[in-house]
Amino acid sequence: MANSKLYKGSLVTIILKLLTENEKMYGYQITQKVKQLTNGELHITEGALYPALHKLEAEGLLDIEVKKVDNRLRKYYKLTDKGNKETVNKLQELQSYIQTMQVLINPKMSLE
Amino acid sequence: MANSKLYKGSLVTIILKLLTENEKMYGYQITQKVKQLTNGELHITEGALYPALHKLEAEGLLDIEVKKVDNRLRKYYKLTDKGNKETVNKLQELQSYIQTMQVLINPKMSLE
DNA sequence: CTTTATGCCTAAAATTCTTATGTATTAATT
DNA sequence: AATTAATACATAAGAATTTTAGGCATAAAG
Repeated sequence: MANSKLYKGSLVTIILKLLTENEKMYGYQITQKVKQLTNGELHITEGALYPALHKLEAEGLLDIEVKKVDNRLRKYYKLTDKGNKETVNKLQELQSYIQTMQVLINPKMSLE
Repeated sequence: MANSKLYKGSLVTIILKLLTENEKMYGYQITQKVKQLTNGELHITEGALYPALHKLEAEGLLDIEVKKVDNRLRKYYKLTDKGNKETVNKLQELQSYIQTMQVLINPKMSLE
């Protein structure tokens, strides 16, 4: 997941946001979508992704729908109502995080 | 450290950046400075801070200078040459992280 | 005189991610 | 034809970072 430790903690935000845009996605598709959107810069590893999806499902933020395509299983995930609400929170937290970091990194800005 | 998991992984960046601005700082001072700069939003816990400082020192990014003020010990930390170089890297990584996240969070932007 | 602030520290547990596998099918390459 | 790459899921050991929860000590404030 890039070589920067900053991405720690952002996986859930990424997953939730992608699902607001794509209605339903399966794990492998998420990894490909992220790679594509970031021009290969960000690589979501499956060892991180699948446990995260399972946890989000257990928490009731995601629902599952299993399909068989070309004789291969696909587990589609979609946001629940609760998931939609939590997505709003996560995106606000991201905005807040970015703002806070910019104050810390560029403290002069806040004095002008 | 706020209630957002996004701050995970940013502690080192914060420490290094503060030290480029303040020349030398001690642990407790760092916690207070961060609180002040973020209007209380970000609270660096000592359990996270001190081990991080010790690690940065062990890696040769920080140097120590111990002083006794009002009969209390203060361990001042300052950036080494290596520390200055690493700070540049960390700040670039932060910029890159923010950009990448904005693409993921607002993919429409990248198509216009 | 007891709490709050200053100032350092560590250690167990939780969290999140990496690394390394494992299974299985289909498509592409040699 | 046989092997590798791509698709698709999964888990488990270990590493790294942080939280939580303490501990020690001095100075100031209530």
